[in-house]
Amino acid sequence: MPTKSAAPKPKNDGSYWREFDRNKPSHSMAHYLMAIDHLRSELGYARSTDVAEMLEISRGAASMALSQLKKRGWVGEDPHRFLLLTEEGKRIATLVEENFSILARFFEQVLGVDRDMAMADACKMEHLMSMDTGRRLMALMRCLLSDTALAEKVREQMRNHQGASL
Amino acid sequence: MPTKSAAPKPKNDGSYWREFDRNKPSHSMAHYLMAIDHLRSELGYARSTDVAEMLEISRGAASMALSQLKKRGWVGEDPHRFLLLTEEGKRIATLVEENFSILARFFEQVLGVDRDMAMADACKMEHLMSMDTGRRLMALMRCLLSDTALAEKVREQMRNHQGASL
DNA sequence: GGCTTCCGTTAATGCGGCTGAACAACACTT
DNA sequence: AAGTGTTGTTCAGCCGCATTAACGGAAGCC
Repeated sequence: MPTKSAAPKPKNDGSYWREFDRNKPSHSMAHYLMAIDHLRSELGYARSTDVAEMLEISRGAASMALSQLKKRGWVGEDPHRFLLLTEEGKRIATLVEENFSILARFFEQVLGVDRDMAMADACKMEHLMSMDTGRRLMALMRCLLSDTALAEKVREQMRNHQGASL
Repeated sequence: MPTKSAAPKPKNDGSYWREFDRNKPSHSMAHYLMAIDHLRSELGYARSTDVAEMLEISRGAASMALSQLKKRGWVGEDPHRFLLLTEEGKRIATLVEENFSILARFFEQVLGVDRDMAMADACKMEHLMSMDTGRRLMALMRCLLSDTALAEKVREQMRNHQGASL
């Protein structure tokens, strides 16, 4: 039976696996911010209840989460006491929205993933992809979706590859 | 001031944003399974303490998490009471490991992301990418990393794109 | 044998994120 | 003015995932 003294220590394999938890913003936080963004551009205002309804959570949960977001300086209130994104909040919301858009389009249009799955996968990963990675993925897509012979060749090769591997 | 009767309902925007929480396995669960997998192939066995040490968490946390994994039928014990992955557990661990490998290589070798960031991003997303998306991404990489003139052209175009967008 | 070390589990606690229920404040209707 | 409905907040509770502390058992050493 192995004891501490006998066993070779495999220590420190990756150890950034915990960065997942420390990720700012969290998945739910990101969606609160995006909800406010959407509501303000669609309705012209955003209240706690509207956010709760859009995200399909209870008003209590929205109230508590939003007070956290205010503490962090990502959300404020306008003179009419409607919810408002701060500069920082807007920056985060925009980044996550762009990440979602890039990922969803990449999965669907480049990889040929079913639309629903593409959206679901993108939604799960949107807040986790770093800005740099997102930018570079954008560049690859501009390349692969362009109307050039090169891009068309890649897309054709992809279709063959997929036919073979599925 | 808007009330419920006056406000147009924006309801049901996406609503699969919650799939994130329901994701099986969770990020930490996936890493428990992979730790057992690595330990068994490196040391020949895996105990609760080894897992805790590898993941740099307390023994208590490992103990409780592993009992959950046993309840779910993903982890068992061999005759010597060492930890063992069940068929299902092995399947999940392998899938997540493959997803990590694919994502990390895609970010680093195709997108040209810095190695550390590529690993960190991949580690955060590994358990969230569906198998289908992973397979297709694999196919794209086989295409883009192949030793053909076509692949070389894409890589060159990527380098130009990145130079312009950074 | 007895002592120490290591192993695994349990208990109390904390944080994030949700629910449901209760409640005060306010608005709208009549 | 009285009654109804909406809003926002707070509270108790649950779950996931971690912590530290304490404890019982087994392995190894003298």
